[in-house]
Amino acid sequence: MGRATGRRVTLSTLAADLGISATTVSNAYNRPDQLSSALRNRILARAAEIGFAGPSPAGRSLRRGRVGAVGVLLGQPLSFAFSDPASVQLFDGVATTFHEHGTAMLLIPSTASAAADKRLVESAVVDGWLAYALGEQDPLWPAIRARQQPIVVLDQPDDAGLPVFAPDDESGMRAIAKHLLDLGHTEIGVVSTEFRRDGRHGPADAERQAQAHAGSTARRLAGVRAAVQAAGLDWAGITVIEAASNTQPAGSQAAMALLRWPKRPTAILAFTDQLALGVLHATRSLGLAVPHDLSVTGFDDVPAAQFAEPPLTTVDHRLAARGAAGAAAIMAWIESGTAPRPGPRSRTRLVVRKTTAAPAGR
Amino acid sequence: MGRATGRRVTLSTLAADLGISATTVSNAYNRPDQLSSALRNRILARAAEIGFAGPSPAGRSLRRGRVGAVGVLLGQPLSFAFSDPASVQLFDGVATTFHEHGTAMLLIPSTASAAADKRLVESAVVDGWLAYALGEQDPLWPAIRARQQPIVVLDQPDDAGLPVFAPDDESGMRAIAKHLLDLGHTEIGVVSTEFRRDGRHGPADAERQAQAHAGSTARRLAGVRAAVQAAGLDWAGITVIEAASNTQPAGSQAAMALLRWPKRPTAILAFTDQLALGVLHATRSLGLAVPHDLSVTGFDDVPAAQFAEPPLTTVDHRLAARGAAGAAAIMAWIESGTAPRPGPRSRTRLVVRKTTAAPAGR
DNA sequence: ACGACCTTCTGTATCGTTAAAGATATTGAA
DNA sequence: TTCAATATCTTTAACGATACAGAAGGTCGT
Repeated sequence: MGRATGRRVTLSTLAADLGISATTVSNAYNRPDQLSSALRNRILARAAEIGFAGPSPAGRSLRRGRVGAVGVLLGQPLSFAFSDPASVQLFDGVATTFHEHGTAMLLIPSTASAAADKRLVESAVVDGWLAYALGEQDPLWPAIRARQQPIVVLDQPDDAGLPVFAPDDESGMRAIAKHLLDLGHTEIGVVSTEFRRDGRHGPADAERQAQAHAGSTARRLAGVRAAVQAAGLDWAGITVIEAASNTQPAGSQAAMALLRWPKRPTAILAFTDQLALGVLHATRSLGLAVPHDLSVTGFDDVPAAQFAEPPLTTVDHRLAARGAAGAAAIMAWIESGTAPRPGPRSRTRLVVRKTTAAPAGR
Repeated sequence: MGRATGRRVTLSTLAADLGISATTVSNAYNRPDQLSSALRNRILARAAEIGFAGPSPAGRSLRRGRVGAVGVLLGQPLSFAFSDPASVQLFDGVATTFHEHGTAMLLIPSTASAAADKRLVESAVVDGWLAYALGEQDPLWPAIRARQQPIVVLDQPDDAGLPVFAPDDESGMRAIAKHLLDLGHTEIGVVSTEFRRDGRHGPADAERQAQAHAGSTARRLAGVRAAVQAAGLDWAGITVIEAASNTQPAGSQAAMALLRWPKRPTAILAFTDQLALGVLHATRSLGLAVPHDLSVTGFDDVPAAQFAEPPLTTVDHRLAARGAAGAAAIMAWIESGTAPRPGPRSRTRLVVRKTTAAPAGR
């Protein structure tokens, strides 16, 4: 393969070899209309012969001031982010849009070592950033800001003065809670995602609930609460269980706790589909029939929701479309040089499937 | 934020501003021991004042000849690759190892537009490549090779003369098939992943089976076949169904076909856990009890296998460890300049859980 | 036959950084 | 006191490419 053939072949090497200027060789690759096709063919042929790998991306990036890559900050370990089907949906939209713009993604997951993460951010060869699920307090923010590059935010912080693309958690949650209330449920158990990343989980009293001061969890909680109070019920009567993580097993575990509660709920409202699927799993092992014995709802409308048994009632918030919008926004910023307006929170849509019905005893 | 403050501040700008040499400023960031800490502090302070974002990664990459990023080729759309929990496990290992080396991943998923993919490969600012599930015939290969950079392969091609890290599909499959045979099963249905990417699926006769000439599917098929023949059974008596994709719904669909077959099998052997979980789903909707009415096996030992109901008998092939090994290999190649030996196929381990038992009628 | 215009190619400067070697002052040992 | 070793900073020359501004020759309308 000629990989060991002494010195690396550069554009100038090739130009010298052919006895022409470097600019012309460059043009052969970048602006074919700027030279005769005869010469161009000769250049390309000779390039193949002596093993010129094409213009070096590093040199090009420096000269052009553009890289063709966006840094994608995950805010979670990779396995974590991508074992959540909702994230996968979102990033599918992101990837598609980047691809249309000829841009690659430099993936930077969070790890236990904040210092190493910081170094990656500092040395990343990118044109801009897309931050996903990166908490407002994340220690990475100073390093990111220090780069002084365009940044668009997906899902998390709300204040930072950056364009944010997030769903309208509050109204989505209000709608699905109202759906349960309209069916006649009054004993509703809530399975929530984490309020804070402190490892605490289990029943969450008012004090703990107050700790979810920002982020989607807080907004979803506010949505349920608004619906419950609008129905004239007492919020204090609603049991909220904080799941240990956004996974099916955690959802299952939380459901177990709820279903063994003295006053077993007639409906469980979960904050994500993953949790809801875990709840369904728990109902199966307890021999409960859904929706007859228990109604269950999710949030996200991931592909598995449709395939669940029974198919899950949930809230669609156009994950892929939102990812695409975020990616388009960062591309626009990079290309135009001016920050785009933060889009409105993306609309949500209640998707009623087969896991909800009126409570049995009614 | 000073982002619109006229010209970009570079290292030399800062040096000039302070009346010192550029090298010293560079050293302040890269080799703190090369200058007095007093001066260093002065530099860092002034940098913050005038908004110097730190040495430009593009300039640094060019000068150092190193980028600190590896291109990761997915060979599939992103949503596809990451909705497979086995891939996620694998990449978790990859990501962890890269992180330890201070290296980021430039993700390049495949799309419908091979031309666009090619351009991304050509212009990617990376030190080397990790190719995952990229078929031998993939149109991207020429472009990748043209880059003349280190390449390590995960899972797919076997011949290319490149270091490959793949599981020992054949012996793993042989072991789990033998497990079923030892239990006394003779009517075994096989749910396979795709033999070729031509959209065909459903029952696969000998001719179709022969089309799986390479890759993990072929090796897994060979493993089952070897076990079946070693048990003295006729391979022609084994029904093989090719699933439409490596997803639960496709596995479910394939199982439906098998279970409605005139001679219903007493065991279904799936080529992946995803497919096996789909099979379990199908058995539930048909009201069959696993393992009493039907034994089911998977392959991969993804986290969900343990959580399945009943917990899935499968084959562990150390996905994360293999991902880590592949990542370590590409890093070693980049750092040392010489290609590492292709590691041995990673060992497999039969994990017997609760989805297998002797056939009922015995 | 003249200038306007196009096609095709070249020369120069520069993108922002760091490696390597050199200069100067300072310290310390004999 | 002298000279080597050390600490601290500087100078120079790339890394590999492309933007920009020509230059040389050819075409074409009038």
